[in-house]
Amino acid sequence: MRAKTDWKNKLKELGLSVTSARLSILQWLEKYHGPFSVEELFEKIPGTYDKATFYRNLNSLAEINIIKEVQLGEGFSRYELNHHENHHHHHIICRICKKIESLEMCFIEEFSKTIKKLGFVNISHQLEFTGTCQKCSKGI
Amino acid sequence: MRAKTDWKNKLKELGLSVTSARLSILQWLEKYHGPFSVEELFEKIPGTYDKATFYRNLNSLAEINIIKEVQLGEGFSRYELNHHENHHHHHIICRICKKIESLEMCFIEEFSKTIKKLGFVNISHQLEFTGTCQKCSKGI
DNA sequence: ATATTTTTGCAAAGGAGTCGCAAAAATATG
DNA sequence: CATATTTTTGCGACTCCTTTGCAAAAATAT
Repeated sequence: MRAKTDWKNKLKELGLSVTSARLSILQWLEKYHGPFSVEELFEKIPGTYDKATFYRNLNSLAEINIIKEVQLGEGFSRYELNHHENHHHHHIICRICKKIESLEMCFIEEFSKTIKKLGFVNISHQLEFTGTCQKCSKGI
Repeated sequence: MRAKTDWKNKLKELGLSVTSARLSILQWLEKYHGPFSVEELFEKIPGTYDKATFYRNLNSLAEINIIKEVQLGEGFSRYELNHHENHHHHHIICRICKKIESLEMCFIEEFSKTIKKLGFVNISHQLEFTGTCQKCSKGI
């Protein structure tokens, strides 16, 4: 967890060119605990001079699943490192102050306990799936 | 289900003025099965001439919980009638063709069965909560 | 070392959604 | 029902987040 990942090789493995902008993003995300808005990341991550490029890099990294886009209904996307199986989690955002907390588990019933412990009330959830439908999976 | 709801009274009860634009939206949504994009609704619902007003009405109706905003990561919001307890459901969208299906149930384990029956593969889900945090609920 | 592919920076544009304001419609009041 | 007050409408302009086109620069392949 504290050990630094070899992002350089990870990028190569996954077929993306290694650039300092991408390494900066990944190293920064490894240090801090998200999810973060693009605004926040752009401001804080050194070595990124252009926002269009920044967006392009976030998209590329999300495409190869190295980072994860998180949408909390705020009108913009957030990103965080994609901690796979071992660290699958969700979030809860306060509808008033917008404070975000991570929920380090994945089943609904257990969620409600954890959320109550956190002191949240009046909880609603949005659970949506993405998949490849029958027709589309045949076409590939 | 087929019976027409008395939207006029519903709006009054909930403290919103009764306007023909709002009635049109509600009557139309009662007839068709969503969730629909604003674009789609604006085009198809008669008696709505201005998009800004249309957005304002969708927001007002969503605020009083008579309709429900649904976000499927498409970059825009969808809306549908809010069928409460008795008809709580979620959706699955194909990441390729964007076809949307409704899932008429609410627990994750049961979901996976239903989704597989629908023929979707490579399923991922986004489950996010909204609530009022401790600090904010005290402040009210 | 050179050719090819990918990424960058810049400026401009796109799309979804919002805002201010005066006119119009709806609701409340006498 | 007539008038006063509140809410909604229509219009245009605008904001915010994100994407695109293009030529220069950097990275990778040969």
